[in-house]
Amino acid sequence: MKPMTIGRLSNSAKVKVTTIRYYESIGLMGTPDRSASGQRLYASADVERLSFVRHARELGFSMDAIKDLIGLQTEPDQDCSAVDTIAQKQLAEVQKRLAQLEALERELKRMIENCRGGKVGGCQVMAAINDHSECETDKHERLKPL
Amino acid sequence: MKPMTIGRLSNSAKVKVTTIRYYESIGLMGTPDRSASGQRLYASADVERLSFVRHARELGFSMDAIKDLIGLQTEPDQDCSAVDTIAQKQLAEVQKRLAQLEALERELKRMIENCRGGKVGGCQVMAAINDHSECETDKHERLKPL
DNA sequence: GCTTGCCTCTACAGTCGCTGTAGACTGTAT
DNA sequence: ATACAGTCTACAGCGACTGTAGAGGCAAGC
Repeated sequence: MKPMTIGRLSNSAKVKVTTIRYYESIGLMGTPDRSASGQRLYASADVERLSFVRHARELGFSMDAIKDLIGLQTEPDQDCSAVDTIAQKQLAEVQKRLAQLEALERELKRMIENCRGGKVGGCQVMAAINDHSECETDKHERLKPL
Repeated sequence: MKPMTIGRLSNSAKVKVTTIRYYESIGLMGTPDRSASGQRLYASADVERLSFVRHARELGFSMDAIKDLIGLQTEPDQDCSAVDTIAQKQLAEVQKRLAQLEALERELKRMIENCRGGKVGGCQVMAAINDHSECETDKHERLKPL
C-alpha cells in the first residue's frame, strides 16, 4: 500500500491533476495526507473514488448529485431508493434535453433543406431564423449550451 | 418612429434588459442613441435584430456564429453558402450531441432497470457507476453540461 | 410641488466546472 | 551537477449570462 503522488492518481483515474485539486477544493475528495515536503499522497481507494466521480460526470450528473451519491456510498446500510431517485432525476433531465435537441434537429434540417442557394438577401435560412413564428422550439425553455 | 426605452425593447423582443446590455457590451447590438438623461433609445429595427439573436440562440448557435450571421445579414448581395455552412455546422453539432445523449439515456436506463431495491451497499446503480468498464459513453469525449 | 413606485443607469461579483498561468520548490535520472 | 519533469499555491479566465448595490430618471396621482 505505498502512497502515490497526484500525478499517478491522475493517470490511474484519468482525471487531470488540476481537476483533482479542484475537486479537493470543493470538498469532493477529502484532504489527502502530505509528504514531508508538502506533496499530496493518495491511496488506491482514492483511485476508485475519483473514478467514481469521473464516471458519474460522464453520465452527466451534477457535482451536487455526485456529492449526494458519495455521501450515500459511505452509508451502505441505508435504503437504496435515494440512489434510485437521483438516477431517475438524471434520466428525466437527459430525456428532456433529448426532446429539445430533436426539435432543434428537425428545425435546422427544415431550414437547410429550404435553402436553394442564391444571395444572402433571399436566404431561406436567414428567413427561418428571422421568422420563427410557428416554430416548435419556441415553446421550450431556454436551451442549455450544446 | 418614436424611439423606445430598453424596457420596451426587452418586452418586444423577449430578451431581458440585462441581457440586452450584455449583448451591447460584446458588440452584438451596436451602440444605441441616448436620451438627454443617458437612457438608451431603440428603434423597431432593433426589435428585429434582437429577435433574430434570440431565435438563433434558441437554435443553439454560439455567439460567434451569431456574430457571423449578423455580419452576413448586412451584406445581402453575398452568396448565401456561408450561411448554409454555419447552419450545417450547427446541425452537425446538434446531431453529435444527440448521439451522446442517446448513449447516456440507454446507460441510465440500464442502470435503473437493474436496481431491485435493497441497501446502498448492494445497489446496482452504484455498482454501474463504479464499474463502467464496458460502457459505450466512455468512448465519447467529455460531456458538455446538460 | 411632492410623493410613490417603477424604470434605468453603471460597475462589478457570482454562476458552473473546470482550465490556464506565474513563479517557486521537489524529486529523479543521467 | 545538471537537466527536466512533477508538484506547490494563488489567482485569472472561459461562455453566456444573472444578480447586486447604489444612484438617478420619469410619469401618474394627490
